[in-house]
Amino acid sequence: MKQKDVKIPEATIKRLSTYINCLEKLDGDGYQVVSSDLLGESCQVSPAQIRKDLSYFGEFGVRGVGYGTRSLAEQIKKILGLDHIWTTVLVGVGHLGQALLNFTAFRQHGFRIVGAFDADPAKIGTVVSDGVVIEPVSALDDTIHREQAGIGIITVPAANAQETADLLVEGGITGILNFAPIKVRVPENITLRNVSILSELDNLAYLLSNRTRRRSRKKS
Amino acid sequence: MKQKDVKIPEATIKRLSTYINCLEKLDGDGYQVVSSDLLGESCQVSPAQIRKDLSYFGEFGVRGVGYGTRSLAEQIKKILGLDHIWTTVLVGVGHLGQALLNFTAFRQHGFRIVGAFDADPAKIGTVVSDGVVIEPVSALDDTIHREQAGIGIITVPAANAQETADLLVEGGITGILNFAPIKVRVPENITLRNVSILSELDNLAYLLSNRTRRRSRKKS
DNA sequence: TTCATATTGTGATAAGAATCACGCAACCGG
DNA sequence: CCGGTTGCGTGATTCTTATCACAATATGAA
Repeated sequence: MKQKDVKIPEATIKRLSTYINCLEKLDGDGYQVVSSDLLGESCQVSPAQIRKDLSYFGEFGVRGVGYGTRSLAEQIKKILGLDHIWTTVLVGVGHLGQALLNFTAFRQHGFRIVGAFDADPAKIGTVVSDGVVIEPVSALDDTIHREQAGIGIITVPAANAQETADLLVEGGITGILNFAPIKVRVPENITLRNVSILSELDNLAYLLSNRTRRRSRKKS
Repeated sequence: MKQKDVKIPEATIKRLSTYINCLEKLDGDGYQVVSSDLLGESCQVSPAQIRKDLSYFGEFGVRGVGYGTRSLAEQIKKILGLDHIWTTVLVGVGHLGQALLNFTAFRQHGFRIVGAFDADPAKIGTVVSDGVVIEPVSALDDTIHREQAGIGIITVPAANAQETADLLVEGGITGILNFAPIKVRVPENITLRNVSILSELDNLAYLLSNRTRRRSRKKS
């Protein structure tokens, strides 16, 4: 087994996340062992790609046999850092925030939302999910410290995204997931991901507008 | 030179979408002309990257001067196919669906949601946004035809995502944006984008897990 | 006009990611 | 325990994307 410390393609990380989902589905379907062929079929990735992705991190399969379904899922979770609880706060309890608070898959992947914050005084005190009550943004700092939260999710309107990011950083958060449709800026030492839902739709529009091109060929 | 026959990188399309946002911001800030340097600064992309991205589609700037802020935004919108209305339906009016229905940026980019559908009988008839009333899923086919809808957005639970996709395809939709956390399958001639919010968080977890800490190697 | 300056557009090059192809390990039936 | 078959792991190869560097072109001043 070799643990390389070469740079891992971001695309690989993205795929690993989907492998987990597919593996859990296949596990539910009764497959105790899966081949890269079967897994690839299930999540629409080439078998070689899967093996290559995994090879960045070690050897998880058995030649001539395949991968243990459950065990591979566990291994990938460990690779992604999903083998422990990520304590998370969420700022901006609009519909999107509410949607994320209720998103069970988050919990299943180890993300526990311990605080929900909103600027609207009328919302303060409302119970949003199991035991989480909406707090004013002014309480952000306290809660982050008390709960030792490491991740912050931004679901406020674009206009307030940057100030929210600043508050999270100030509070001691080290990772931020930003859903507001502008790119926020954070210090070097903070890990940030901007998620642009709008650009996904834009992308779809582009694809639809230019569909004259031939689809990529499939392997036979 | 006009649009070449070359394949455009998907990453380029994604960036074009963000350029629009940045250009509109800069326009609001009073810049009538922007250089690739300024735009790059604003949206955190290298100037060369911007020029290269644009060069796939033509020449939009003036050497020694820069780009007209408004006009470049317009041009990019045209490239992405955002220069006309995309008639859209949305299935699954949970919190996420509701969030998208209220998302003003969608409308600004030309996406008009003309129908909202849900399987829950209790929700039928509720007004969700300007004049849109929640309809039963059984009405999907009719509405798609009547409104000539081209795009379908899936915001139903994972368990119902595939059947929803099938219904959309059956109804005559040509493009689908799927937010359910499983990859749905559609016929060749349908354009599909799967958006995985979960994988964004997973990705963040990975980045956080591997920031300063070098992976310890195990001896077997 | 001509020079100095700004900034685009793009071919060449480098970096990065996906695919291929094959060695090799594990299982199975006889 | 032997030969056939399956299917992983990975170096080599191909394909894709990003970066670089500079010629080309516009502006403004003298």
